[in-house]
Amino acid sequence: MTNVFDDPRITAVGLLFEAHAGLSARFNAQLEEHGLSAVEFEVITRLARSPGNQLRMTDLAAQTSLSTSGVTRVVDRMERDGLLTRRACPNDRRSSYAVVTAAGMQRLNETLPGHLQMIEQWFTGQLDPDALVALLDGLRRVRDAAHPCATAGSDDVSPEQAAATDDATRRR
Amino acid sequence: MTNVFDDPRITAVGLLFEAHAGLSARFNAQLEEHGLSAVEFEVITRLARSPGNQLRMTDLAAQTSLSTSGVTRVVDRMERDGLLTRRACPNDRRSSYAVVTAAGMQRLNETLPGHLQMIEQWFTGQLDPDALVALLDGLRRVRDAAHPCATAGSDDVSPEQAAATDDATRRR
DNA sequence: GCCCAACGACTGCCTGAGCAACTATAACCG
DNA sequence: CGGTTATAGTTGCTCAGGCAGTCGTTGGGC
Repeated sequence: MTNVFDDPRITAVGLLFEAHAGLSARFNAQLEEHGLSAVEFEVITRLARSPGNQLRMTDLAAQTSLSTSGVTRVVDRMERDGLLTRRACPNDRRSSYAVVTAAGMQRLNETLPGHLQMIEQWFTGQLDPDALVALLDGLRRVRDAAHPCATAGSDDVSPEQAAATDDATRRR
Repeated sequence: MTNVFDDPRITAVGLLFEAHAGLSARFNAQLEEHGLSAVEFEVITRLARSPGNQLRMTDLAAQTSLSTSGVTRVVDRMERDGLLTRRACPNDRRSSYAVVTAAGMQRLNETLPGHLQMIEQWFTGQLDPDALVALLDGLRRVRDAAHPCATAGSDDVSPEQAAATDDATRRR
């Protein structure tokens, strides 16, 4: 074959991407059982782990893989479904918070255990502890190198986080 | 914080997903310079590595993250852009092949070196050989566990190919 | 040979998401 | 203060992609 495509580098990304795709599929299936999409799950998770179970729309966008307009629409849907509410920001009348409702918290609590179980079943449980650590170390390196300013207009990935070594390569 | 979200399992997926997102973003940027989207690149790559630089639409769908209707549409676009052609399948008049044109091959050849460089720069080159091997071993395990029947109807990954080295483990 | 089930490709319809334009507010600066 | 600039959120437009339905083709059972 003399194939350029057997290059080990190609294989490497192939592995990473396929692993990601596989896990995504598994997770999506489980999340769907609870009526959540992956994005919705990410949104509600980010909110729930934030003080007051709330975040300003922009900050939410910065923490997720979404643009601000994307966030507007997810929050629209989730508000319609009763999982979230918007709340005006007292000191800045431009901003508004997305807040998790009681129903939202309940939904999350119903979903999380199963989700953790999935992670263990398909990911962390597949490796013995040493191998897992090695894997995670490697991933961390790669993440730290490639991660920032990821998908959309997330120029800074959230101030307080101060993403290590943000290499500020503004493309485009 | 006593946060459920600091669970190591959450962190683990976080790493994997962020690494994937980061690399995707980098790759997309480079591909875009050559007028290709990620899907288009995957399509043209899969075709180019197949005998005769062609695949039947269904097989192409099975090898990519796309449904058959998705493939129809990508191929539409790429045919319009002169990168691909459709060719009737002689022995089965239902099927048709997608074939890479000369222009398509040229585009691919222009794109590949830079792509490999990106992989090296942001992924494989970030780790010393041992760590890389460990990472890939771990990924392979996870991939083999979670990967299959990923997004759409990829039951078997194409009979005749029996994929070199790469994915010897088909399941389901 | 004939009929019916399975299959390959394509199309209509719908959803999700990004970009760019817009509005309202805030901050800055003279 | 008054004007300019930046920022937060929303909305119009567009496009990619999935699902389900369609049409032509094939192959199997009889």
